[in-house]
Amino acid sequence: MRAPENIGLLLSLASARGVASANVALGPVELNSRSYSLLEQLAGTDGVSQRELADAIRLDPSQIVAMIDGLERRGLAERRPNPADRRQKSVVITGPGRTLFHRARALVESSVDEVLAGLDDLERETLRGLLQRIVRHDAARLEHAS
Amino acid sequence: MRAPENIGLLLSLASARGVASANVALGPVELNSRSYSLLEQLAGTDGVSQRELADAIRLDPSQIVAMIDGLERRGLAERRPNPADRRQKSVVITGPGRTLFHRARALVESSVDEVLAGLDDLERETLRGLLQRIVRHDAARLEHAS
DNA sequence: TATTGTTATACTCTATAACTATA
DNA sequence: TATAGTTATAGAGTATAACAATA
Repeated sequence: MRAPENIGLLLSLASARGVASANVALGPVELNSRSYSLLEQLAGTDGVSQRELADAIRLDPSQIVAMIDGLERRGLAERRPNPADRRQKSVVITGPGRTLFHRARALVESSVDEVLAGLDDLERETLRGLLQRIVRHDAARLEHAS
Repeated sequence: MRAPENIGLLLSLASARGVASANVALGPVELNSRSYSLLEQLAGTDGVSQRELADAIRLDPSQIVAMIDGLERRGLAERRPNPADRRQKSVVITGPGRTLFHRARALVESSVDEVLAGLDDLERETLRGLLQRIVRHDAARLEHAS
């Protein structure tokens, strides 16, 4: 059977392939594509609220709780009180967390390389740009809705 | 927060957005993005085995069973014996199934239109082409593995 | 009154193994 | 011995609602 025309199905299939490949690649560091994305967010800031993390990777705040619990149990991240707003907790990546993240990033990069094996660098950038615009457009829509 | 660079995460987010939007749009015809894709496959052939359907939309054969059960219960598709190989069943779309499919397709098309609102026609074709190459490349990989 | 983090719960998805009938 | 369809089941992922502390 040929590749489908249905762009929604194509997105699902490509995404599922990416997630599955990343999950396999991340086995050695005991992360999956989701906890990797979370760690990546943490590595990019010095202290974020769980609400911000939830928005960034589009996950329910209640699911973030369990994921941070997992990272904290492994010493990869920490919850710190936020004096400016005592409702919030500032989640920060630890030294070991950062070390693991760098290892994980290399694993993910080679998994992405497998998934996108048929595309050259320019095409990868084009794909990234188009997807970013879809995601940004969606973020704006949600913003507008609230 | 900016749109992520991580192309795997971008694929997940865009795909999730597409699925969610399609599921809402398909509410009136009581389908979801998956059963729609299945019906679309059926509409494109006159009789397919469940195994072929499973390969086409990359779902486990055991999950296809339940989905065909659902379509059959609603009179949208039928299982017919395949005299050439009595292990197989030939799944065919019915008249009412085809009618519903056309209605569903219009709903999905406008949902895709919302998700891709930021992209012009040429960009949509580019995106489709890139995704097809990822999916095709993956299919070839699986073929080779077996 | 609204928001952050939390807990609990139920529901959908997904993966896996085992079984039958056919090949 | 292998394949198509089926059933059952367990696990992961997801969505939702309610609650305490704080704004």
